[in-house]
Amino acid sequence: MSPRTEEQNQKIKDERHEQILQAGIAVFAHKGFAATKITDIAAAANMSHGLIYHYFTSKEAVYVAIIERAMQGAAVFATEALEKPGTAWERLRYLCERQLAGIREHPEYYAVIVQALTSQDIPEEAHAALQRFGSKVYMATLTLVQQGQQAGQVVAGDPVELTYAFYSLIQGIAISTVSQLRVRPQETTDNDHSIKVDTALRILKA
Amino acid sequence: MSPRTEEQNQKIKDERHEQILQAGIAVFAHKGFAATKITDIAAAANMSHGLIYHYFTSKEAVYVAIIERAMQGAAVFATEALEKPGTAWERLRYLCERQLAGIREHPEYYAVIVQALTSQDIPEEAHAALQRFGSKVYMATLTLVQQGQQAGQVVAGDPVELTYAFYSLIQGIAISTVSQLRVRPQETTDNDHSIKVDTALRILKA
DNA sequence: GTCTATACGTAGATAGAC
DNA sequence: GTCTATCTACGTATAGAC
Repeated sequence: MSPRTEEQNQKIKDERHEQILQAGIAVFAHKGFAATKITDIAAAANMSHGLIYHYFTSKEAVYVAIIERAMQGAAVFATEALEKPGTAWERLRYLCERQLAGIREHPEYYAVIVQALTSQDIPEEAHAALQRFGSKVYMATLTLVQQGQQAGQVVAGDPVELTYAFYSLIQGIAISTVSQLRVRPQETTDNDHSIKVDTALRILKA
Repeated sequence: MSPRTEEQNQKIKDERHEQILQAGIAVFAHKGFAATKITDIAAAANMSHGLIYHYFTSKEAVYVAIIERAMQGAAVFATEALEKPGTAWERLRYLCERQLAGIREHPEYYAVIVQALTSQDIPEEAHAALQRFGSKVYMATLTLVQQGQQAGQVVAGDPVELTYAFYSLIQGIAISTVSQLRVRPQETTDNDHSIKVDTALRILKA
């Protein structure tokens, strides 16, 4: 029985930390912040509820960490799209593709975000992260829309309204996807009616 | 001191019942089902929490009544649009107008619905109402989209995907409106960037 | 019809054993 | 590092007074 080294301990710590976050995402996505119990997360992560308090100071802290990660991921798409080479339309298309793929592949992340957006009762820090990263995505989209209008690729009109509409559509698709997940969790044989990039972009296309 | 008549008592009952529902809508819209305490509703309705149990059997019962009313209201628009005279496009336009107006004028109703859609933790009956009325709206929209396609007014393509996209857009607009309400509750001087009917309909227009 | 006081359950968080 | 036992607080729902 050799004692664990410092590195091994650190590795265990990191693993547990990650386990809690993963379990938290799954549970918060389904139930929302208030309805989620620490014991739910503990059960999903296969550990005692006491152990969670060894890694996080509170339920709030777990939630904030998750919201921050989720929003950071969403903001990355926006930054990438802005910095990419190509026409404004190509970059808008790229952004839309990444967002739709994100919703398809990681609906839980979008679920927690949408939940958080509609709830007054979340921790202040979570709200701050939501605003901070959210405005980043919004501003990036607005810039691309304006550039697209100058290039004649995006329809004319109030760019704020158009950006807002596009942004709303993405959020709405996230909701629909999540609430469908709930009704038919693993339906794979059904025809694929998921929204295509070109359909979503119709709202902006000149 | 004349004793109250049966009618007067009934009137008081109805008033209280309605007070609780109104207070419930306001509170549930902000906090969601789980985070809302009975005492919150009681405070908003200016009555003791005990009295709520005189009119409703439980917190769940209050919630279900609210969800049912909200969804019923949404379904009415869809039914009206279906039965209206005029071309498919005119009726789609009518539906869209009513939905956007509903979001603008009664965001709390849409807030509770969107909250409910994204949460696993709501009462079974509320879930059932959500499904029942929701599919009514969805089916009505699908019918109009198909008729519009036959008339060449709605763009060609998978009608299910298009309906789903339009439906998602409306839900997304509801979320955006609600989460903005939260950030700047009574901002009236700002320019109006709310989404116009024609912008929303771009997603369907041929 | 309405309120206040209370019972009961349970969730968040801590302490101490291993 | 991890678990179990426990404390404390609070929310739902009821009972009984007015």
